[in-house]
Amino acid sequence: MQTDLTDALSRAFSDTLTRLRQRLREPLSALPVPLGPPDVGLLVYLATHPGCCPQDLARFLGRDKAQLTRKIKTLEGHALIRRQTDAQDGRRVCLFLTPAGERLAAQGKAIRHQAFAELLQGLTAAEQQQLLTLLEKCNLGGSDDTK
Amino acid sequence: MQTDLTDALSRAFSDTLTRLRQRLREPLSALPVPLGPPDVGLLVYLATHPGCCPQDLARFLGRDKAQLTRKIKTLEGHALIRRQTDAQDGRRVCLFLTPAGERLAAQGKAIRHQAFAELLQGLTAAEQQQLLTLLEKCNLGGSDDTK
DNA sequence: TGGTAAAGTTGACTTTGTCAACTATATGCG
DNA sequence: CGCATATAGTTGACAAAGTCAACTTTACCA
Repeated sequence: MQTDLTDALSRAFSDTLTRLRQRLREPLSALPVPLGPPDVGLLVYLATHPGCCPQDLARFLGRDKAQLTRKIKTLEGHALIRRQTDAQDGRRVCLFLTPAGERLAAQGKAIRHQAFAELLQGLTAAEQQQLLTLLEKCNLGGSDDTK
Repeated sequence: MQTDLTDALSRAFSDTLTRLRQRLREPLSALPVPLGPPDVGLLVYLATHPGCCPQDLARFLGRDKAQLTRKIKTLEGHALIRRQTDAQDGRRVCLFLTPAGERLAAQGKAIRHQAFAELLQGLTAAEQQQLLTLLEKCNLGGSDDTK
């Protein structure tokens, strides 16, 4: 049983993520309102999609809606997010960043950017682009959301 | 604030991992002894490095030694791992797979292999190799373990 | 108008990670 | 030798995320 491509890839993925998480943790927790890595994704998405609903977030971020409810509640508690029931559809909630939320979203984004920059420092710009392309190509095929 | 490389990479990574986790979860939990994804790494490493100590595992897998203690205890409880104090160094523990452990390691490895195969189905063999190369190149530079 | 579907919420739970304190053994040095 | 210090492993307490099912409210449609 020698190391094959799958083993190596599995290890490489997990290494990369561990390193990424490490680089993210500290600066994120030093923020005015401490954020987890997933919070950043949420805020950044909200920054570019104001008025979107939790459902959109769940789809985009690939996370459980139950969990989003809680995250949103927390962030709302920190006055980073504003909720507003949709006028057309009483079930739907529209989410917006508050000014503080926008500020934090920008900071979180910057931190994430920095973390990736450090992670990718061994790669040329072309290679970074290539990595992205390959990953995205992975993510296209055979999703379970065919049902 | 438009989508830049970092945003895209961040999303691509998280998507890939979500998909990987999904593909891993079910088959792993259907095993005679349900395993988590990290358990597979542990068992597979043990299969190729019999007699290694938790420390080695912690280094290789990049995980907390406290957590390894617990995982090992669980796996030992399922009779997948055998522990044996090192004769030369009374602090060190040598770990071995039991026959059942070897069987499960092989099954886990196969499941992981399958999951990756599905994940990478959109990529040619050359691209898969390329992806691995890029990831490993990422993981070389600037570790914190310089201290 | 009644049934079905969708959005969101809540609760209970599992898994994984993090960190600090602690035990036991080893090793080196005065 | 005997103490200081380091290292391997263990334990406890906790935090962060993910998972799943039940439930409420609102919408839609036949």
